Amino acid sequence: MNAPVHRRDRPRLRSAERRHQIMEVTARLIAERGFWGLSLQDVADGCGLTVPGVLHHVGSKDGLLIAVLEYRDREDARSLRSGLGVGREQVPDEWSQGGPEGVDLRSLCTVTMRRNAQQPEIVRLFTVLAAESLAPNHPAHDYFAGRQARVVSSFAALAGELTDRPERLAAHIVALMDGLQLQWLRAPESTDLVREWEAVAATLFDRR
Amino acid sequence: MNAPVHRRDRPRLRSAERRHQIMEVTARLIAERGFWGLSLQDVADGCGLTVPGVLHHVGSKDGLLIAVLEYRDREDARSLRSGLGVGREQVPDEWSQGGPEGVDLRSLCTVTMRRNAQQPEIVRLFTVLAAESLAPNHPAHDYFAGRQARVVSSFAALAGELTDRPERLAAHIVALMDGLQLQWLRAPESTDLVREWEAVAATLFDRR
DNA sequence: GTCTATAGGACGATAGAC
DNA sequence: GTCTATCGTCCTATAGAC
Repeated sequence: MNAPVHRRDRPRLRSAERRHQIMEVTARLIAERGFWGLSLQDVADGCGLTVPGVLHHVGSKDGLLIAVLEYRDREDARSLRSGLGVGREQVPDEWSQGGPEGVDLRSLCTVTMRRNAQQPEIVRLFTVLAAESLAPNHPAHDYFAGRQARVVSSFAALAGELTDRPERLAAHIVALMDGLQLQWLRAPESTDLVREWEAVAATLFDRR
Repeated sequence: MNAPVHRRDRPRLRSAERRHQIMEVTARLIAERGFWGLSLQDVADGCGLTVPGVLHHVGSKDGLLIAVLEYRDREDARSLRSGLGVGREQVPDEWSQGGPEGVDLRSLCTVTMRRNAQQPEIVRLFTVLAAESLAPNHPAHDYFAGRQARVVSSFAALAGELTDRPERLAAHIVALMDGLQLQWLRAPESTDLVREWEAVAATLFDRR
């Protein structure tokens, strides 16, 4: 009479897929409202789950944030690897560290900006979190401090031949990229991110 | 037996002073947690009031935010006027608009950065809100869109003689200032905001 | 793996006394 | 101008059934 007891042959969504979905939904919501403004209820609704359903996968709200950041880092590393040229095997494992031999700084930046121009939601996620996480008690504070240091030092490693103060040039480049992205996010219609970057890169790289 | 009925000869704080206090406390709290993370309870505690006490002065949480922004604009206009030189009467009424005759862009920026270097809390307030307010439904969204446009166009007005694309140079300068400030806020100990600005200004202004 | 139920607060805002 | 009291809503998190 009743439905069979073992009605559920398999999970409605495989666990990895569900995590994937939660990360995507959360990234979009944090980009819109920041982490302080994020609610687990909204995440759950966006996934067709209840709040405890979400918490089952990520443990806590803080856990959700760091899961999203790690997820994004993996995605970005993957997409940058392919962006620097399919089949090119000398490409660094990660954007933010190690082995950048054979890649010059200017084209690395250009590739990065080109990719970012096509994913405004992701750029906004990081822009909002970078500002919010200035607070020492923000759950992503250490993450962004470390990220900033890694990016600058890997840029500096590539800037060695261009100037006698590579880490300074690196910091200026990162500052410029961040600032341009902020302007672009505020007025996407009237701002061409890649064009602006290339314009400013010309004056920044040509004479040192 | 009881305390006299008309115990309160005058308000414990004059209304203008109380507003002033609320603005200062709120500015500090928003810099720490953003607007979405701000709670009226914290504002009230910081002022020695209750929540309805705060709401009496500002009406609503949104009203509090715009009151703070207007308050800060007034303060900034005042401090910049004095920063550009006491007794100098040709100085523009506001940083962000009109009559900039007699002031050159580079020194205007340098004065601004010098002042900002001495008020990290204020810089952080605007940095956090600028990112948060990218969301179209954020109560300060229009304010920051307008502010950005005003600053860029007033910079562009001063950049006319330096380049054939003044509004582009202006946007790049603003981007650079924003980005440098973000880095400085993240690592105030190891970053000299004014020095970094001057270093980059040299390469940005010298050849066009 | 997902649910219901619920604990236990914090939130913004209003009404009305003083 | 500031309070107490209160409303209704939202929040994160846990316990336990299925």
